[in-house]
Amino acid sequence: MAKTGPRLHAGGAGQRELNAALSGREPDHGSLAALLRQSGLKLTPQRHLICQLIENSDGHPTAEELYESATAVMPSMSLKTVYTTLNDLAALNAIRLVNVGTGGFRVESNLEPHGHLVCRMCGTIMDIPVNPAIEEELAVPPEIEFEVEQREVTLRGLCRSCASKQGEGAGA
Amino acid sequence: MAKTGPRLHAGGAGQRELNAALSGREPDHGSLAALLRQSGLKLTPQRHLICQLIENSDGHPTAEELYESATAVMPSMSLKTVYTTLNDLAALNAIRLVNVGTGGFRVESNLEPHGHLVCRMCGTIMDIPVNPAIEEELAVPPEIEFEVEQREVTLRGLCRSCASKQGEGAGA
DNA sequence: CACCTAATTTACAACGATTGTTACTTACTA
DNA sequence: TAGTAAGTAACAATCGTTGTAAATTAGGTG
Repeated sequence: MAKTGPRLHAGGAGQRELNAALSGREPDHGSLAALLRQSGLKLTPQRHLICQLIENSDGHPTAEELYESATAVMPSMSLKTVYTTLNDLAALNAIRLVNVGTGGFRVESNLEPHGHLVCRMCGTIMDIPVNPAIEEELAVPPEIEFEVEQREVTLRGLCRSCASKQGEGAGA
Repeated sequence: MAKTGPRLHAGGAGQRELNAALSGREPDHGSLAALLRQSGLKLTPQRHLICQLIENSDGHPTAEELYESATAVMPSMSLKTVYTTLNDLAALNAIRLVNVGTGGFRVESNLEPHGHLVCRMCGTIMDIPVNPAIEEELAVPPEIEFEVEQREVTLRGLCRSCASKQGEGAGA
């Protein structure tokens, strides 16, 4: 699942490739890139690309997945930069980094309250709606004195394709 | 939090120390140790000790914590054995290994349905009751076709002592 | 537009948590 | 009591992530 090959790129040649890949470079307001800049961080091509990849990703990419997509466009991108940018975005509350126990966190760009379906075979995450009434029910017994900041609902099991794969496997 | 020092014990001298530490060695039925044996696995002194440590632990120990407790009594214990035993127990559904995103999983010996409070500073886990009615509400939209095996409710935030520590820190 | 400076990126090493490997040891059985 | 399959210990390796330090660059300034 994780590529561990050599990461030896000649440094310093990222700008050109990026411009070729990105038509316009103005950070639309409300975008992750715009958020980065507004918060005083420099909007480097690397960060801009990572923000775009997150916004265009359908699901919940891992750092490694983003890194692979990024290097396709900007071969000089380093994995460390991906991590740093993700942590920066998370610190700004622009994304969340969720750890669903599948090894490595995943980027969560949907900040609306919702739950997660996690496939224990392929690690895929899907968002599911959670009845707001439930959220309220999830209260802490008063004697515990715990400051709740975040509520998580996670359902684990098998996604459709993994369930069918497993069915086949058992049959054969 | 994790001890990384040398782990160079002379091997093969575990039996004696164990007998000194454990008064009786009959695995009470229903205990983790009994479960292990019933399932055809050998009940070694190492496994027996780990089972006891789990049963006597108040909370949700990490593998590392169990290892430290174990070596206090049986210095030859290896961390690998702790991991192996935990995985064996989990495979038997005698315990659950929960990953709450604090780095490393924790042992969960309470198999009744319940939720978790996780302190983001110290990593402490506390069990909380979850209204069974809520569990039922946590349904998957029918179009998704997902086989749910497990439901998790996790509330994250600060435990009392970390909240007060943080309050002091901000004030000073 | 050239320059300055602090922020950022990069390569690489290191870390924590966990697992693979292999030779030695031991629990159970005949 | 011996035989054998299973388990253990030591150690290296893996995965995901972060620390370090040197080189590069974004964005403001004259």
